[in-house]
Amino acid sequence: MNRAHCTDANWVERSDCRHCAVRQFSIFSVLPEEAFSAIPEPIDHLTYSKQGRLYSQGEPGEYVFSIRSGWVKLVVGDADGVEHIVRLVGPGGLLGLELLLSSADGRYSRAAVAHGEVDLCRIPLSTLRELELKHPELYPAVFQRCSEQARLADEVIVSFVSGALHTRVEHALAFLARETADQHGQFSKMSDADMAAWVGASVESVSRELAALKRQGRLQCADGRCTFV
Amino acid sequence: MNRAHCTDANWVERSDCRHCAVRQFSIFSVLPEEAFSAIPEPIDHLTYSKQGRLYSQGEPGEYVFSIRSGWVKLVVGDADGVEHIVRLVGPGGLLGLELLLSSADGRYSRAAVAHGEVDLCRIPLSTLRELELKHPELYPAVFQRCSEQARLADEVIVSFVSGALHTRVEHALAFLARETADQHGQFSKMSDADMAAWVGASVESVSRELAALKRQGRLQCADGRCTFV
DNA sequence: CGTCCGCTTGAATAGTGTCAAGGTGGGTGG
DNA sequence: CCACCCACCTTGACACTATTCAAGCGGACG
Repeated sequence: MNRAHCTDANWVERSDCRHCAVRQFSIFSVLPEEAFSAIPEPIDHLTYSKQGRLYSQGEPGEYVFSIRSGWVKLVVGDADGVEHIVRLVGPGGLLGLELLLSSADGRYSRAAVAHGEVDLCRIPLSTLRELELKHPELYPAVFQRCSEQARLADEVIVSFVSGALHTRVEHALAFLARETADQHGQFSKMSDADMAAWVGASVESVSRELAALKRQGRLQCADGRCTFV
Repeated sequence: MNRAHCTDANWVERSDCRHCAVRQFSIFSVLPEEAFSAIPEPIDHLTYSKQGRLYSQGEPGEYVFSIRSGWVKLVVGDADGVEHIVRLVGPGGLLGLELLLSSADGRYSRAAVAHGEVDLCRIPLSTLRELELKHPELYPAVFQRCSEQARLADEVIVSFVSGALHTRVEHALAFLARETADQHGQFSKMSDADMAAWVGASVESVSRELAALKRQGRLQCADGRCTFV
């Protein structure tokens, strides 16, 4: 079996949303503590390692994922089977929201794959639906995450897949540096293949652009960590 | 003043949502008739002619638009001021949803321009908010439209702005033929400039691709109406 | 009737993909 | 521990695609 298609997840714990350290970033920030006392199915806390697959495109599923830390690639295959990264979703983001639609047929419409280490909560659809019913204040929080998905997709259209390749690669690196960098301004290296699937180019062209940026000293990579100016 | 930047709208009537012929396609299909008896601000029924501008990117606004018939281009300018059509939204679609976000600062994040004749209802934000509060069943309807925006954006990424130009143009024409055609299979011609802003190419390249398809007999245009096989 | 705008076409050029070959580094098994 | 292997990255050559610049055409409209 192709390792890239294996789910590579570790169960960490049954989530204790009442005392969650990062709840203020999640959709549950709007809920009172007692909301979590009687939910139908438990919320689990999972971690995925690099390239771990949360779910595949077209696969039936019944979980929505709330990202605690790390970044997830959303991938869509085109008519020829070529895979495109349609956006990167980070902490606070909500994945699998399409399952809430009656038209979705209970299937994920994109694939979700961990880019680096990812730490998240897996929320059963039934639990989310019940919480929404009991606490309508949850709706705006979910809507906000959905709206953010559209905004991120727009950014991909105007910045990452349109225009000359060198500007697309620069925009993509700038995104990684701006959104995913640690306190030292370093972000984890994205593979050339992923970058190619993101900016809509061939691996070779991406490699050449990155080499040019390294020659200029604008991009520096060592030990899987990079900086970009 | 540049005509392209003028709002070109006609007021038709004060909307009577109780007896609206197309309510079943709109977000209001989930509401009972009496919901419309005491709304704070009235919903107006407007039409926009070709290239009429509903709103511009970054402009403050307090209306959400529900499309009754026709198609609207959502346009985003990139860092160099080049405008990209990030999607086409049709009947049943909801525009300006970003105003619901607290982070939006009350401004539209994309421009909306009529592609052909458009017939729509203009819903004051205050009215939408009040209806949502009184009728939480409205939330899923709004969420569904928002989710649809993300799906449309994904389609643009994988089909309209990625890959070889001739496939992008074909995909775009196929979309127009599939989504916007009348009962005779005819759809209204899109200008070369709009097509270029949609598929991310130069006007000249688009013109050449369209000329090639016409030579092959796959695209036929007459009198502003086209068919595509 | 003249102007403007959108469309078309040609030619030169730059950009990008493809194919091919070779390099590098990390991991595995002997 | 070392040799090997494989996945990933790099580089070059070449073909092809798309952009740019330039010129001209035609219809709509004042």
